[in-house]
Amino acid sequence: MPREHESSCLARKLGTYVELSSSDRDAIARLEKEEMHFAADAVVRRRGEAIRHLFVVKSGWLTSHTDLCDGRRHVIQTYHAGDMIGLSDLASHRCNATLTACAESVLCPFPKNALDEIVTRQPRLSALMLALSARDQEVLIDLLRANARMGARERTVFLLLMLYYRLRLTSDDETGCLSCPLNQTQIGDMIGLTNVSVSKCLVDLERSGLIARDRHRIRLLQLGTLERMVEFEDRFSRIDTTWFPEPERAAA
Amino acid sequence: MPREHESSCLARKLGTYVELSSSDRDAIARLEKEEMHFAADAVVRRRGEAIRHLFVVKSGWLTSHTDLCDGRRHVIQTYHAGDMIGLSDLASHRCNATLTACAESVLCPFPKNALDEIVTRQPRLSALMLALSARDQEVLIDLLRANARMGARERTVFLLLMLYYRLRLTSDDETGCLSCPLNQTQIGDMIGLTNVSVSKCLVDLERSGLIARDRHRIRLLQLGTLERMVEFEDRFSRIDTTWFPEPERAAA
DNA sequence: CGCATAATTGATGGTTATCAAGACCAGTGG
DNA sequence: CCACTGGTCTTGATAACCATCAATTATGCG
Repeated sequence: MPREHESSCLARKLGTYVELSSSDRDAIARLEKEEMHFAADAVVRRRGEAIRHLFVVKSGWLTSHTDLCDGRRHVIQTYHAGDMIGLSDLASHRCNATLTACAESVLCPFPKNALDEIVTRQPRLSALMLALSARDQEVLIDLLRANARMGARERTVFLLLMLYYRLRLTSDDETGCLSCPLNQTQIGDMIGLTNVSVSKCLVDLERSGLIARDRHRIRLLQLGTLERMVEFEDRFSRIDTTWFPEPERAAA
Repeated sequence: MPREHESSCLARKLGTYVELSSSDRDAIARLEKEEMHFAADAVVRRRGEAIRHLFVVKSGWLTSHTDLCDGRRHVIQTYHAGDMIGLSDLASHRCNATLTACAESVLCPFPKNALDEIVTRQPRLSALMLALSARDQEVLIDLLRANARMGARERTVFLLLMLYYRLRLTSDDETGCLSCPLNQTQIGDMIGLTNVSVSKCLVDLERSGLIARDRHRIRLLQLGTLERMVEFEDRFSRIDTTWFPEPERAAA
């Protein structure tokens, strides 16, 4: 269990939630056999394509989005090192969203039916995937609440907090500092605003002393205040694993 | 496999997606041993409470919602016969939303760690639950898109379509008829509108000949037109089960 | 330096919230 | 049968908020 010099970033991320057995680790390693490299702005897969595989993110930044018929865009989610892409597509035959690399990225593709093996042989991993899928739902619900019931300023704050806590899992930052390659149009497309409104909100937040900016880095100066502003809850640093099956005793 | 005179409505609903083995059926039956009855407007559980169990809905109509600090409300989801409540809370120790019966309802509670057994012994059910969780995500994503990028009229149409297809699973209606106990305030709380706007949109849709209303019944007169209006996709009638593990051969 | 992309700023208009008043409806009790 | 009541729905007037448009400035890159 050499968690520090872990080769797989998926195992590292999952390992923050539960103790992984060596057979769990083997199963995870099998998901990461292959590697695909993508340049910034490369499209990994398009909405409507048949789903060939799921991905583990080894490094990089990706987003998934759909385009509306009137030309506007809805950015659904961002993905980062250690994330699994495609849990939300498990029920579909076709991709529901276009997946794009916003920065140079490395992905490990694995076929959908590799999950078959996990579901039959690795009960703890199955439980973990269910829990992660539930966590993703919680995040979507929070976003939905922000979109449906908050003004532009609060929605912007909400997104910054979400990105911050999401990235903190791998970045280990404690200072409220956040590095975000998304431009303001993309940010707006995540929270139902135009690039113009996002700009105005960010300028305003900066003038209010709540955030500071330098290029693509944003620093959240008063985390507590910001969190109270939008009733934010961190969904990322912990999940409930108490209901998981016992780890297997055997196997070294 | 007497699917017609099925005693469990969960088994009936799940059975529309996959063939269930008798041991799957036993496992499902174990989830439905207990029954709790709730009157209309009864609160089943409140946001912030410890999660004692998940529920299978035997009959009725329920909603989950959160209240914002400014008094506004966000209605997240509706639940109906055969639905499983709590998949989105699996990652949390505490309830993220208040669950209310909008109509007289019967629920079967089962403890969170009953999933332990499913995950270790029933690979096909585990796969199915993962797929259902993914489906719930898709629905949330669709809702998010509607909230973030559509106007009031389109959002209203979207919600009606979603409710229609969701209910059609159990109601077998083909005529576009939809019976909805939610008042316009609750409808608005699902799509980020006020009761006033909902009223205006419904009146407008009715005048345009797209829907007809009679008390709590709404009839969608031009399903195709309405669907095209919001690029609607039915997430309920089918899910991808091709990646599921083979059903066990043994056991009668 | 020069170009393309991104961010900022201000003016204007559309959409929806808000507020308030009235209509409708079902149930209750006189 | 009718008046009363509480809830829901409808309608119109006003205001807040954000989108849209357009012009300018800043930033990044060859």
